[in-house]
Amino acid sequence: MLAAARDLLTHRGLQALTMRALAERLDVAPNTLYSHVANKTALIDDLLDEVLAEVQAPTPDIEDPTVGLHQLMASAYDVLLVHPDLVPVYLARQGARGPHAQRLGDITIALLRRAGVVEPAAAEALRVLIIYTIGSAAFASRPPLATGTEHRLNPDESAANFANGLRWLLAGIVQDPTQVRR
Amino acid sequence: MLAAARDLLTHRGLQALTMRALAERLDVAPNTLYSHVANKTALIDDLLDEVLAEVQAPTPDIEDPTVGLHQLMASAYDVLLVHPDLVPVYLARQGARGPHAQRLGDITIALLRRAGVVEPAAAEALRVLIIYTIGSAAFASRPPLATGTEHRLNPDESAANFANGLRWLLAGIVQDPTQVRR
DNA sequence: ACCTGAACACCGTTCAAGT
DNA sequence: ACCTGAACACCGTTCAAGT
Repeated sequence: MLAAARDLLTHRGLQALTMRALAERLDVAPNTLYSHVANKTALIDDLLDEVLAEVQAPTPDIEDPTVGLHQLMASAYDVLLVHPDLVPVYLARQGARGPHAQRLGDITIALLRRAGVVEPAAAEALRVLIIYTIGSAAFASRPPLATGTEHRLNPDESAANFANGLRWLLAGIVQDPTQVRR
Repeated sequence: MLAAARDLLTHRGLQALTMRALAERLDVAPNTLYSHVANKTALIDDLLDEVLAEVQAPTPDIEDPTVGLHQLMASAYDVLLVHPDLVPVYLARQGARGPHAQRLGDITIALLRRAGVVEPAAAEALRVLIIYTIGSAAFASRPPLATGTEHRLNPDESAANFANGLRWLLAGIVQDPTQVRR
């Protein structure tokens, strides 16, 4: 069912991901879905976390933890853009909450600690990094409706802009003078 | 009509802002609205820009431009949270595009220049700041559906987290060694 | 446990027509 | 220019019932 939902999303977009269309794809009556999932929101939440399974985590003992943080966020950015339609939904739902999201959070905290960022700053930095990464992906995905002559960035420009901001952000986090250094 | 839409949004939320409800509030048939606006998306876009009118810009000759940037983004954050439901829509629409959004962008670029950030980095920094500010507001607004035992931040914690990240980001932007300094 | 027909209470939008 | 009745083509979800 989740696979079918993902398939529908990939090939026909978020607006085509309706309970009725999903039921049709599974050769089942629309209301049958409610025997397997509480409602559409719960289905979407499952989908959000599942997508994050593909994020590549750096090896935990990477030499430079700041580089590791950059790689991790960059991989998350790439994975988010595999389903561009879903990105604004991450924002609306304020991230994912499943096991995959949990795992990425743990890795990030560990890397931050190695970079000299200790609690409570690490939790704050994690939240900031998540917000920035999902937000960047939202701005990189194509808009729901093109209106007028927008000067939009192409995917490469968006990715470069994301990397630049990430560099700024990580520099600010790691170099914060109020921070205890290792 | 825009005022009625805003009223509906404030008192009954985004999901209650339907063309039919708006028509009823204006004592008019639903299809009458289409004599005044192309479709619902166009109406929402007008609404997004109108909200930004209330963002407080610092005086252009503020002593420390970094402080001015912080104040400007903090005011935008506050204004965005006046209509929490609308914030994910800003992300989905990738910001606003009207005259008010334009004005805030111009002011930001001017402050960045005074802080020693010149083109093309200024345009990149502007985009990063917009993404971070709207993203933070999206994470601060209450979720569409509460699921399970979330450990959410309260509004004050969210605002503090936003300010912290903004500080990190501005520090990274202004102190970037690849940047030409004034 | 899993599935169904039928219905409820909605949506955004279009069309032809009226003033 | 502004408004309307009526309809079209959909939604998510619930209910009672069937296997």
